[in-house]
Amino acid sequence: MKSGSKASTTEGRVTPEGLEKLAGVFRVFGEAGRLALLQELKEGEKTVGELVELSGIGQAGVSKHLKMMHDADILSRRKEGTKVYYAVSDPMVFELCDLVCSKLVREQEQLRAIEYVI
Amino acid sequence: MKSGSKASTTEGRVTPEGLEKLAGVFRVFGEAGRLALLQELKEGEKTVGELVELSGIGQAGVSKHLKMMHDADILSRRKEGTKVYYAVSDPMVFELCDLVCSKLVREQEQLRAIEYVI
DNA sequence: AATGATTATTCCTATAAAGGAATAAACGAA
DNA sequence: TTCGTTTATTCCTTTATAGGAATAATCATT
Repeated sequence: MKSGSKASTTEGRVTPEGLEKLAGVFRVFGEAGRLALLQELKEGEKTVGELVELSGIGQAGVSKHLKMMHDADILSRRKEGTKVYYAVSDPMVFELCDLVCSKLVREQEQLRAIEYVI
Repeated sequence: MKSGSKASTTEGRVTPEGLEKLAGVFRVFGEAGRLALLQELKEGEKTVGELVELSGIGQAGVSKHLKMMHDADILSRRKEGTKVYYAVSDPMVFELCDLVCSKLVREQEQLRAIEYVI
C-alpha cells in the first residue's frame, strides 16, 4: 500500500477539493465536440488542422478543446514546424468512455426489450 | 456477440447523437455537489432530508440533483410515506469515479516526485 | 378537512461555458 | 525581412446550469 495521497482517492472520503477536481475531469468529457475529437485521436496523433477537417468544428473551437484536454493531462502535444500534433496520453480516456458506452447500450437493450413486450 | 445496438458503442464510430448522450452522462458527474451526494449514497440508500443534512446543499438543490441522476438511470427511487429514498442503482458509478480518482492520484504522485527532485 | 412533514417545482439571478469572427503569435520559406 | 501557413488567444454573444427563496404537491396523522 502506498503511503500518503490523502487528497482524492475513492476508498474512504474524498475532500471537497478532491470532489471539485474529480468533477473538473468529468466536465472535460461532458461535451460532444471533445468526445468527437477524442474519437478521432483514438486512431493516432493528429494535427489541429486535421482535427478541424475531421470533426467539422471550427478552428478556434478545436484549439480551445485541445488546450483544455491538454491542461487536464489527457492529451500530449508535439510541435513540428508550424504544425502541432496532439495525441491521447492517458488510455484511461477510453476505459471511461467504454464504461459509459456499455451503460448506454445496456439501457437501450432494456428499452428494446420493453418495446418487444408491448 | 450481441446483434444490433448501433447507436453508441465505442468500438468503431459513435454517431453524433451517441456522443451527445455520452457527454450528457459525463455532465451528470461534472458537478462536485452531485459527486458528494453519490459519496453519501455509497454507504446505502438515504432520504432527501438525510442527504440535505449530510451534504450541506440546500433542499431544492439536492432534490434537483437527485432528479437529474435518477433521470440518468444512476439512482433508484423508493417512496415510503412522505419520505423518498434514493440509492445508487448502477455500480458503474463507482468504477467511473475510481478510474478518475486513480488518475488524479497518479498525477499527484508524479507532482510529488518532481518536487522531491527539486 | 386541517395541519405538519417531506419532497418537487418554479422563478429569478449569477456564473460558466460554447461558438464564431477577428486578431495575434509562432514558424518556415523565399 | 516579408509573406504564407498553422495554431493560439481574445472578444463578444448566446446558451446552459447552479443556487436560493418561495411555492406547490404529496402524504400521514389527527
